[in-house]
Amino acid sequence: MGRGRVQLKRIENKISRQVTFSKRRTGLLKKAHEISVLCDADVALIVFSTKGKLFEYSTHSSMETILERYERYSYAEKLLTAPETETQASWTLESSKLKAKIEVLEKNIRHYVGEDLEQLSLRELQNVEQQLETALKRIRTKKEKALQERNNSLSKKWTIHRSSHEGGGISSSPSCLLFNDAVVDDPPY
Amino acid sequence: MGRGRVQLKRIENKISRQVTFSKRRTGLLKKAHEISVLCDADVALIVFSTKGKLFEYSTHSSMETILERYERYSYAEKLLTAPETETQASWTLESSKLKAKIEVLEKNIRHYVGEDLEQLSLRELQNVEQQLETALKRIRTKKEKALQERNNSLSKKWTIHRSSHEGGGISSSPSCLLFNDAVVDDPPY
DNA sequence: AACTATTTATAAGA
DNA sequence: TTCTTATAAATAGTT
Repeated sequence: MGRGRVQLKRIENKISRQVTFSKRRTGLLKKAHEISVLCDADVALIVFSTKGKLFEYSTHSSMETILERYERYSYAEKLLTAPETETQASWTLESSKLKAKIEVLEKNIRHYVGEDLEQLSLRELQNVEQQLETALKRIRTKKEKALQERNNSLSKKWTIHRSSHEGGGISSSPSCLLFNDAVVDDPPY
Repeated sequence: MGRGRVQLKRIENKISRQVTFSKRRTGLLKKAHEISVLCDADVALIVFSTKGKLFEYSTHSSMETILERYERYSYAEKLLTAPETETQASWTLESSKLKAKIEVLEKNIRHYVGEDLEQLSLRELQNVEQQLETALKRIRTKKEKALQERNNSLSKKWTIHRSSHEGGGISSSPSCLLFNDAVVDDPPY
């Protein structure tokens, strides 16, 4: 797009190479911005000149965000195409792996507390439901046992206390102190 | 560069947005390649479509190389003053933090599915119980809605089918096809 | 996926 | 670098 056609090869003249670089760089950054706005895409563009000067463009979601996303994405792809690459686990790779895992775990937790349900299919909903039912049963069993234990120890205490005051009389069951539920002050979760 | 001028704002029509994305993406990648060859520049271009699909271009010196170079460049000040060991230490630290987070998340998940309950106090048990009850309610609401939608579409289908066979008679409600639970083939969880 | 009227980018020159 | 301008290239709207 100019007064002459251009061969796709390195421009040997240093001056015109610089001039062309300056012009095309501007155009490239502009187009990167345009596609990101027009098409709602996430774009990251990094350009190093021959001399090593950096020029960059990135969508509003910041360069770091996009690069992390890229790492995550390409890690997933590598796993699919070449499981062996795991041996060259660089720190970047390991970091991406850990972050990806965290993402999955957090998503699961959201499902277990009944959030983000829109993305689940009917079948998945049913499975989560079943899992929660099982969990609830176990929790309740455990809770009852814990309550029993607490009541027992309270009962013992009460008995000892009465005994020391009344000198060894027959101790009646302290049913007035028994309860099967408790007030919660502050949640640990 | 087309039959009409274009406003620099998100294209609302989904179809034309996709078409424009496809066209401009091609152009952008081409220009990225051209500047890298013509001007001997190092270029890395990352594009995520709205749907999250990745497109990328990088000079022969590979994406990872350029991204590393970028990281080095943009954190040049830190890296110049920080000895290598310190860098490694910070990575180790970050890794530890991520791993610690994963541990916590995994523990939480075990609790939500009713495992490892021994370590929980009575109060914690009660909190988990309450959370699970809430989650279960939400899940069931969502599930009922999903079932309703499915039954509605089935009912519609059935009605149309019957009509075409019986020549426009009054179609009764196909209650025999309605159900409020479904068989699960294979669990995604 | 092709076509084509236009707009846009840019090579060369100043 | 910046501007100008002729021309190549990209692409918006259409088929």
